[in-house]
Amino acid sequence: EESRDLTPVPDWVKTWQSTKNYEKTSAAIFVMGEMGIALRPSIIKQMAKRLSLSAANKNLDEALNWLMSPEGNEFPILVEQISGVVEQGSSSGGNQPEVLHLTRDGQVVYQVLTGKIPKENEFDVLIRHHSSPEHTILNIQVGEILVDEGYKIRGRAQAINLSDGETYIPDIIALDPKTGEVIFVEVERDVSKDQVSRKIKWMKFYEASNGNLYVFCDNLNCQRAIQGEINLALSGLNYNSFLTNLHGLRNGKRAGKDGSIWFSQRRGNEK
DNA sequence: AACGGATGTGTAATCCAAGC
DNA sequence: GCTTGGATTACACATCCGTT
Repeated sequence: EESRDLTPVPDWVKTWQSTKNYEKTSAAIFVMGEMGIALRPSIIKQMAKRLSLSAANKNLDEALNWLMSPEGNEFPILVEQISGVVEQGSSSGGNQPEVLHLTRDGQVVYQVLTGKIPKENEFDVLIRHHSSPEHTILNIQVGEILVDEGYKIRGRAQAINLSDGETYIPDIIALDPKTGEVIFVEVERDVSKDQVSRKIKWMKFYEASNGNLYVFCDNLNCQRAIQGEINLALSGLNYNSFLTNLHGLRNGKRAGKDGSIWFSQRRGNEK
């Protein structure tokens, strides 16, 4: 026909574009393709922003539901839930958010509509580097908070070479907007009983971060336990630790006068 | 000091009903 | 008809307050 683009527009797409729900359903495709975001609540927020609607708008939820199971057999499934999340509840409170990504058809449609290659789904990328789906979800949520706070994400799960030839892999490398310094952030969900490996972990983190340890936990329990671990592992060394937890940060709650997201700040004596 | 309810709060998904 | 807020269900955490 008369298609100018390299990729022809399938007939069902034209049908889709003529339907009422196209505006909202396509917004989900655009947002997911552009940003690679995976968590359902985050996708809803971005859709609402894009369409200038309230994030509480139920039609946004319905749009995602439709994409995941479209009515009528003429439409392919464009979005699917990623399986593998075994825990129902989140250790930072509430339920685990659904994790979604574009299907093959969803990726093709994004390319047809925008002419661009969709960004790879953040969960699909990060799960390769993390121990569990739950830890991956927490990493994504922590990243979103850091970005909201003005931090610039510089890397995720990138290996840092240490002096002894070993490597250390911090979960997130970010640029602090206030100080202009690059910080290493460790994302923690639970505390292992293996004291020896934990001590080695914090020693390596200490060296890799030049003694500035940022740890983002799921809840207060974890935060306190990690504080204990670090203090034990690094006793006698000069280090600064900055700890916080996701559950505590809900509803915009911040620490002290400086409004920092880091609830627990402990500075070693500097000379 | 350690455990265990009870109470209160928070997040997420779903459904219903009232507004616009 | 489209949008939005409230209620419900389901899970989880924090704090308080007893008992063991």
